Amino acid sequence: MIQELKTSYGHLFEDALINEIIQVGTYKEIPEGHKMMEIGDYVKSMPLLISGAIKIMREDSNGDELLLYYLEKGETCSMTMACCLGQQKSEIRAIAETDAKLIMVPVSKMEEWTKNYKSWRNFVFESYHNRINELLTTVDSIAFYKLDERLIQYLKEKARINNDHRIKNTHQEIAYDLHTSRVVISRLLKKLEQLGKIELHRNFIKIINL
Amino acid sequence: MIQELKTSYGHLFEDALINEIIQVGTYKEIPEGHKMMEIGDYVKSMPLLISGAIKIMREDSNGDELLLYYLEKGETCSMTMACCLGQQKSEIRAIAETDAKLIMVPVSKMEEWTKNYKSWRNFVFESYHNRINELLTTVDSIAFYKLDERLIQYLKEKARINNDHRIKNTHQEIAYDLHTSRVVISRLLKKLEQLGKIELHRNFIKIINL
DNA sequence: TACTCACAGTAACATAAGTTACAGTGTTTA
DNA sequence: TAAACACTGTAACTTATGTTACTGTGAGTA
Repeated sequence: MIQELKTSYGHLFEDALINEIIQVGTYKEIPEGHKMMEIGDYVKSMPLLISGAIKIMREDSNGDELLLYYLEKGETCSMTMACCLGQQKSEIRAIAETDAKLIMVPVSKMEEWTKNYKSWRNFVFESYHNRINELLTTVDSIAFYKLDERLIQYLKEKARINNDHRIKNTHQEIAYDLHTSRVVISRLLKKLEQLGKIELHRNFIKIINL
Repeated sequence: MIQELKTSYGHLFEDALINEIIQVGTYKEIPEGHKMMEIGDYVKSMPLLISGAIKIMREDSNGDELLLYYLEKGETCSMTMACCLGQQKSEIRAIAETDAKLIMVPVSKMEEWTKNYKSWRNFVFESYHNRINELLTTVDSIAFYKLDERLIQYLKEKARINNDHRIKNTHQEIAYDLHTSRVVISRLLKKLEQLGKIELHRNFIKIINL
């Protein structure tokens, strides 16, 4: 854990802070697909992601879903932070997109570190900033782009996150993430295949040239 | 200025911090419609809103616009904060929705205050948290609701912000905010009128029962 | 007054996306 | 092996939204 923490966060945090994290943090390994947080949960610790990716989803009152963004190595969940501090319920759902390793830090330390460590303050602010920018990108995507373009963005991002040009998902799963229906996704995917950009197979999609 | 600062922020900030703000802050009055920040601007001071409302807009590369949310009394612009700290360009546009009064605080103080004042830390975190929640609401709105419902939400919010049941905007202006076309807005407004929810007039809309 | 202009109403049509229904084909399970 | 199931393809239709074009009307202005 110590080595991995230093690899992912050593360039961000002072040594003293790294040591504190080692003292109070808990190392965790999460399997792909595991639901790490549900809407309405109260949260008492904050994740520092060491490897893998976490998928952050929004859901409305009818159960309709939408993918917001992914968290990656060296990042944390600002919303968790906000929830911790404000004692509020989570507004989002978090699911491990890949196997993931992370360190959980108890909320109780946050106030103290924010006061004492400049590098922690920077990290927290940068984290908020990044999350806001991700949300703006999500807004752009749904407000300004049509579904075919969003689908292309989605496939590219998914390939990047999983480091694999095969997208191992069904059309139905993609439809959930983009908040549309399976038939619509099949239709658009077929168009992309006809354009030579992808190859369709059962349970996976091979990216050729997006 | 001192009295207004205390009225709006006295319950949030320690006296010592209030005094510091008075030392370094600049009082400003902004007329309705004034563009306070443009996409791409660099920002060197942070606004603390004392009265009025600020409209925050997003714009994509084609010049298409979308209203994100409003800032009100007691709030600040987290994105400005993030920009200040990270020396980054603004991702959004800010326009005074009503006449507004605010205090501008130079960025240079922020790091110091975050270190020294617990109330400032809380304010900053709460501010980020609120902004993220506003953005989630915006995402919900465009992802999960149809235009007629979004229009109703928009009219209600506008009436609340301006404290006026007459919405003094043209259909074209509303269309810009919701990122659609004038014809579509006219059509939907006419339907709402036929349902007895609003009254349409030249250059304003009277809300009856939304 | 006559002209111009901004604003709103509306029809007619185009397109993107959602919906329903059903067929075909691999995969898993009884 | 036969049945059940999951996944994909596709047609046909509906609906929401976008687009174009034209009209009428009130407000301001030459």
